[in-house]
Amino acid sequence: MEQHIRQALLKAAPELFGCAITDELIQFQQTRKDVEGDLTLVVFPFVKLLRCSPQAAGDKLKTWIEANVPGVSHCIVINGFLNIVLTDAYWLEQLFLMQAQPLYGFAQENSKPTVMVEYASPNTNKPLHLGHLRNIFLGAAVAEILRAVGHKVVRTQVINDRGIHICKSMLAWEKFSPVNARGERETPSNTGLKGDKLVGKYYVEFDKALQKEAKAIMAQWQSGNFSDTPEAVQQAVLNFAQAKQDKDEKAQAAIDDKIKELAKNQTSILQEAKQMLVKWEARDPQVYLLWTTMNGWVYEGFEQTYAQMGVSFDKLYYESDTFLLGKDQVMEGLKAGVFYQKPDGSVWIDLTADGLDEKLVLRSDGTAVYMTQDIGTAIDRFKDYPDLHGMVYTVGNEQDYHFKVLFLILQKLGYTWANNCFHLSYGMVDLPSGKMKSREGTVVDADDLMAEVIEKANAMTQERGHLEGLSEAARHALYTQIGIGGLKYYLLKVDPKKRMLFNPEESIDLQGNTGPFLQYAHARISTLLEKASYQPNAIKLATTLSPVEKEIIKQLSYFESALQEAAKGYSPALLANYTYELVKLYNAFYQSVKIVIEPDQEIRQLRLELSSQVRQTISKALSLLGIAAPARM
RNA sequence: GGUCCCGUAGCUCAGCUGGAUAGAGCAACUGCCUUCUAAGCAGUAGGUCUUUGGUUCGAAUCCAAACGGGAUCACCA
Repeated sequence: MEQHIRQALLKAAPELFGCAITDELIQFQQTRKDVEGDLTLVVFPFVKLLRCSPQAAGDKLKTWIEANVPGVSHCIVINGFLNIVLTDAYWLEQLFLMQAQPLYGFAQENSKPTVMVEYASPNTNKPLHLGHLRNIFLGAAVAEILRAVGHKVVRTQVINDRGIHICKSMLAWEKFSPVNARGERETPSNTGLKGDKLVGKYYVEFDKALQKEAKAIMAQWQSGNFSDTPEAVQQAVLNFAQAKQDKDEKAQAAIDDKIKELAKNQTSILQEAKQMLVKWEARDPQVYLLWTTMNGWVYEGFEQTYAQMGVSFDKLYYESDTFLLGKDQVMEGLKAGVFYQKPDGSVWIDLTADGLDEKLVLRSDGTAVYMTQDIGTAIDRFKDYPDLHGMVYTVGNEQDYHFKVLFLILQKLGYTWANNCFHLSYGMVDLPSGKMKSREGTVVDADDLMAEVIEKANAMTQERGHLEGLSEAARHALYTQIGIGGLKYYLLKVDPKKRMLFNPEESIDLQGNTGPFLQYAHARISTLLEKASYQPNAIKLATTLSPVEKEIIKQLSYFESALQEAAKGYSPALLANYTYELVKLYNAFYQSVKIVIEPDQEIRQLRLELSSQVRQTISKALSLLGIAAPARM
């Protein structure tokens, strides 16, 4: 309708205003809830053009629109706004149009270029936690939304399966894992631990040992004993100690950290881990075997977690496969003059001309860093998918700088697709107690959290659900749908780029703006339609609509634009909020009128059609968010 | 210190490209199940949109500065 009026006005401008007008002059907005109208045209822009008062300009537009635009009932001019009231017949027609297309709001499949969406991408040394949940739910939802607006989508993750962090777990396991009676060290099968949890445990063990050894070294330094310390390090420590004087507390703490860093570097255990990494890059058979085994454990654990989350991937990338390509690229870039080499052999890029710093892309010992791998992975992906148009990286906002640099490097290496790479940057998830810190044990484990919300859904559903006749398995599935659905909605309803607070109690809430609220509406309509033995059927266009009914159709008709906005802004939150508004409207309607038991057949049918379309829309929106829509609960 | 992000009700958040009297949920209080699922609905109360300037017919929204919070500036990933 907006488009209609817009076109009509543009065409009629010469006769109406005496001159042609530009598109931006015509501004539509949603009409305020408390005044009559379905669509509002802002009159102010026309005031200057017509050189008259807002009221007069409004009147002029009103007369013209009422006479020339079909579907318009009448217009009201208030305070410089022209509120357009559309006819009930127009709205009924909209409802039929939606009913006639089950995929209303969705674009045609594969009508837009291929996009790869990366999410999850965990390290293989730690189990998944709350931060990963936001990442994964967000990425998975964005992938679905992009698909719905017509893109071909490849869901992917890159698995950080190499690097010093893996070696730490491997080393700790070799050193500290107890041996049982059969001479075996701990494995997932002989401990019953999930693989990722077991490996994570040894990562922590490593850190403990490292801290302990570093502490001892610092104590030595404190007492002036530098017998085992290289000259250069000794000098650095003494310099830091010197610098510490006459500094404020904060600066002193920062210097202490630096000294600690030096001490850590002197520990034998870290040296061993570094040697292991070098061996790994040289494909030492023993190290490789251990690496394969322990990573295998982690993957198995992650698989379970992903299954519980209800997410999946189309294609996996392993950094162990792409880092060599990254190194090659760096060498080529070096030849081409994009990078430069320092005397110690390390390779850098100078981005000072772009307002950024110098950035390391290859270590002096020739091993790869994070950036090296990411360069390789990106190029690998565009090789694998020749029709790939762009990438979306779902990664936390603490890496804003990293991605800025990455995209810039790819551009400088001459890859034009770098312009279509987007960093879907999201804010951290805070706890009421503050930031999650692994050292302080405040990390919320993904598996534990999911188990908790399912348990809560279980308890609540037992208490107030309608479960008669459901099998034990079906009930359990329902608890999972509600628990996980609630968790997803909780994490997705907030604007991704904003930092958010995770309140454990609210996250399993069922009332208000929550996942179960939407699911409940869906279930209620489902059983309602079943009881009514609903069959789609045409309604006379002469049927009149109540204000709520009209509001609901209006909101239903916004689905497409809500979806478009969500895709454009990579923001599932927009879709979540849209759906919440729709459900609130419908609930008010549901409570205030009779539907199944409405005696007037024409009205009954209209209300059923309306309910059916609301259910459809909730179901579509929830599925885009990765949330199940149960038929009863 | 440089760069980037954020600041809306007691709490958690909406508020799209500037538009009418700034909205929800939670928490608090009042009502509504002998009619289709009350995980619901109707209502009361709660605001200097951090502050100060600027642009504009019009600013929570755009610009600048200040204040407050966070991230980042590693041969970590």
